[in-house]
Amino acid sequence: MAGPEGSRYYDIFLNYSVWLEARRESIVISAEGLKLLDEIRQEGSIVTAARKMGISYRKAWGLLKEVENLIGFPLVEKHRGGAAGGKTTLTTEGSELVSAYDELNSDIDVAMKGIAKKFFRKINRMSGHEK
Amino acid sequence: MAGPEGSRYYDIFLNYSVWLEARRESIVISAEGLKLLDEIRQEGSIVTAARKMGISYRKAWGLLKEVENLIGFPLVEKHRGGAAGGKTTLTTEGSELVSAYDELNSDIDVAMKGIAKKFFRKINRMSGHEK
DNA sequence: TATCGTTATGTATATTAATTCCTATCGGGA
DNA sequence: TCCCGATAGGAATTAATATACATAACGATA
Repeated sequence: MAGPEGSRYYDIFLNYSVWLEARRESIVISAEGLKLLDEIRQEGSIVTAARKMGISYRKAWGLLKEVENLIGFPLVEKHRGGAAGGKTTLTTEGSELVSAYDELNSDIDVAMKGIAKKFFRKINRMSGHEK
Repeated sequence: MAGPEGSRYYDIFLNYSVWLEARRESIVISAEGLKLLDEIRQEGSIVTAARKMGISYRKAWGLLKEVENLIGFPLVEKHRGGAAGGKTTLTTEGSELVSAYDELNSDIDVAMKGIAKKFFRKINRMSGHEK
């Protein structure tokens, strides 16, 4: 994220993360979890999604379990067996959540463009750093 | 962050974090590091700042060292000795960076208000969740 | 019904991060 | 000159995470 010209300082740029939280500091779905759901939606498989994210299957599986415990409704539908060995798909709700999250991110991206530009304008003008 | 009415689903809300990054995945200053600088600015002491953040002095000190290694200019000025034992203040640049970060956060907060509202409007309308 | 690849889990190992513990240095003020 | 409390930083311990490994259940299909 973060564009060129004025929205960075040398090679430094702003990055961000958004997640779902409950109460104080109790994460319901981390950005990583949401990313995982997104990959599962695309791949239809936990194994492949984990591979694509560079995490172990065990971790992905644990993440899903945690998510299922915390969110109030089912997000994935897991199937074992079959020719392909099995598959995992998102429920309608899961799919809608991920879509909403995707759009959320693109909305933030847009907003961040301007905000980051303002931020780096300041940074670039910081005392003695006109170089 | 995230207001009431329409910008949350039951007790679930959106939270976010912004940090400075270089290249891909190489964090220059984490949100935690920026928070630490902020506290140091207010407290004038690493010890107190760490205490307020609920982290060990050792960790805070390590964070600062890391920051100093990665950012291209000094952000803090540390003094040992003296009646009070010592103190740590932000340099002009450090102070400006923290101010810029503070304003960045409040800008994002404002932007997030609307974006989160849109997000939760969708979530609340998700199939079968009108309950 | 034998196969194959995925989901499902426990356990053990490895890796990484953070806390705890020490010991030293510093320097203004009593 | 000595003291106090903060900075400085190495080293060991503990905690938290992740990976590796191993084994089982599954079930559509050839």
